[in-house]
Amino acid sequence: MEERRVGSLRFRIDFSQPIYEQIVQQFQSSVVKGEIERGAKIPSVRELAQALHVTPNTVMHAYQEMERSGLTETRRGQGTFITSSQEQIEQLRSKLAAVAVREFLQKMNDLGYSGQEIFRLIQDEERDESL
Amino acid sequence: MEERRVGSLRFRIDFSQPIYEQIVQQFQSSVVKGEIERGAKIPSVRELAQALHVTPNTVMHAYQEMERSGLTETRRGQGTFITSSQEQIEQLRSKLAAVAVREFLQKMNDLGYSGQEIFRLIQDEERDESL
DNA sequence: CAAGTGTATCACATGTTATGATACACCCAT
DNA sequence: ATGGGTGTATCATAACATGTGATACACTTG
Repeated sequence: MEERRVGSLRFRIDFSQPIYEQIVQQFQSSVVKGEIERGAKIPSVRELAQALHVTPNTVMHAYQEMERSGLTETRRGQGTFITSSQEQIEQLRSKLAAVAVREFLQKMNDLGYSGQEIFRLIQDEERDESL
Repeated sequence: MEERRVGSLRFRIDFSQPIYEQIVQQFQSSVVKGEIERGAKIPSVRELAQALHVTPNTVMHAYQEMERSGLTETRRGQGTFITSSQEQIEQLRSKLAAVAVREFLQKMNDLGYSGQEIFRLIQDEERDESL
């Protein structure tokens, strides 16, 4: 609902999903789209927690997931940094996309939609978005 | 994991999602694909609960969601029936598909994928599936 | 050493999911 | 009318996920 800023980053947090998931997704998106540079330092746990009006524990949860997935590297005492490996980032992007595609097609298949129909629905939706 | 049968119906329940959600989805899929006829009576709460090795409350939860969405009509003392309205079914199918498409495109957009790339990924995935 | 990092661990609260049990309300065939 | 099969409501209980708030510890840098 509301947009919070911290440094050059912008965050929107709502109640539709766990907060730590939203934090992860927004970092993923920012990195993958090149809005955050490789190797860049991201806000400290405490700093981001304060900016988002959230407990450090919640941010910590997000940061640990990000490290597990290879999106970030954390250095105790120094901070948390976006991975400097372009390959890591591309792999993560591909993997997330592959999962999304697979789940989507599974869902559409359960609803009995064929490839043709799926393409048509996507085109219709994209047409709507571009208004 | 395991497949459970009750009458002519088949159910697979795993631990990836809430049980009641899986029940709803599998009825949705069966109805939308015509594997269950319109107006057909589905198993009683107690019967399905026993077949799935689950509490009646859990099945009840699923059945109430199914009625809320218009998929079924429940008649106290008689049982639960798939809606006899073809229009209802088609509306539900369209609505579920529209939601799936919208969420998918949102996710892909967050990952920075364009329409062209999305189509290509879908085609690749469908090619794999048809092996 | 001090300040700023990440990390770990409590206690606590809330909401969701699920179990298990009991009771009630309703419909239909006998 | 009664009995058996329906859906429905409610309660207690438990496990888990999510989030808050607080405290303490470990590490790095200046």
